[in-house]
Amino acid sequence: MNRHLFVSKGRDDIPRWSEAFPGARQCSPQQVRAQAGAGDHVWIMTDIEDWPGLTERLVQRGAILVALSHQPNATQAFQALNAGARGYAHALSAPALLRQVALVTVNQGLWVWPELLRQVVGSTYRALGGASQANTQALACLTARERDVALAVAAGNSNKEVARKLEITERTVKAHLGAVFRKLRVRDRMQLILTLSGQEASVTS
Amino acid sequence: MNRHLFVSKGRDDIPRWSEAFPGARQCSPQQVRAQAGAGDHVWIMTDIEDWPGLTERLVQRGAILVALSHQPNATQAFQALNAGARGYAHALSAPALLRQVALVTVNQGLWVWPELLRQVVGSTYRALGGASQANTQALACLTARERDVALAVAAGNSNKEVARKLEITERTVKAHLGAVFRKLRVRDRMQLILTLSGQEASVTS
DNA sequence: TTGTTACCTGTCCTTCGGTCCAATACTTTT
DNA sequence: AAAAGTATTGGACCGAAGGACAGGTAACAA
Repeated sequence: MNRHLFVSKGRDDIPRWSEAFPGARQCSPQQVRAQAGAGDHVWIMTDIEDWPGLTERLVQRGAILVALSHQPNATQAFQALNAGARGYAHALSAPALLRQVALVTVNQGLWVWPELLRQVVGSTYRALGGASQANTQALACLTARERDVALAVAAGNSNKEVARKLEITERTVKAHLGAVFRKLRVRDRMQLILTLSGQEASVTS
Repeated sequence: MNRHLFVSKGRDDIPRWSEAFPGARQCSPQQVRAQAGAGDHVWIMTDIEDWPGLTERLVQRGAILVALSHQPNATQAFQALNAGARGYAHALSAPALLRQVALVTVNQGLWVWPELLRQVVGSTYRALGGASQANTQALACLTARERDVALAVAAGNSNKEVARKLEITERTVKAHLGAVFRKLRVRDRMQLILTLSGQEASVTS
């Protein structure tokens, strides 16, 4: 594969794109939706109808997505990354830069428009202060080991994963977990996570 | 320049590093502080005294920093990126992977340990308030019916209960749920509930 | 010593969860 | 009219989850 597909409405930016990648083709959203597959490099403009959705879909198919914007901004950058895009750059980037972006993204890297990168990472780091005020109330009546298991399970791990992490048998995880269920009076891991996150399970039966 | 310098306390991981980069040298924090300059590729272990500070300083000098950890986690990843590192990977990554990281970072790309990438991007997106709540963002790409099922499941209901509530077959619940998993790129209902409640699954394997 | 508790493991079994292979019908888009 | 998306169901399959039952060690208190 390894084709380069440019998804845009108009065709104004095509020259520098095709200069960057001689074999590149311009496509409509419908065309990429139909054609793009694993290994393809898809460059998508953010002025396209539902570009995050399309991005997400193509990423699922194994394509490498790079979002391009005429006015790069932080929110859109994260929308792109959140949708699975591996790059976010200015639409009028120089061919050399585009090739650099391709090189990075094809190697599992992320490429974010430099001016945005610094700004975004900085503000985010500050914003992410305290988050883990887990329910100490519920955890109080558990033994140390049960707490370990409960927290690991509540983080979304499977029994097998918990077992690996705590270096015990999957069977032991089940044993502890059973005790946790009894003590906290929940019926399964779903209820456990709801309890520990302070929410309430709304189960009718 | 373009030297490769590894900063670590011990020397246990040196073999695979020097296998990845034949000319690589292992340094103490004091040595890199004195020697490293523009264009150098510096790989720093996160068990080093004040590694964020050292990272920051070397980045200012124009070096390319990659942080390496034995237990990659989101907070540390942020610390690294915030300090100006361009990469964050597992300390025991295979030589081929290390070379890939080098290729990406030298081209202005970011390289984040894959398991963490989604987590980091997701939490960042929310922290920025790009979408006030993660769940609305996630639910947007679902159909009405899929939303019904996803919410019922996230409330802690079993498939059977959801089926009763929505007056459909358990089989249909599974079908919708499968679609939800695909679209939200989660592997099971545990991850789903974590996603919808705005938390992040910290699953390592 | 005995009793209790935490912790760890095993086997057997049932149910649940998730995915694969379909299929039918309805609506919307092209 | 043709194509695509959505909603619904079926069956088969397999692994995960959880309970029942039955052990084992180690620490600590009565």
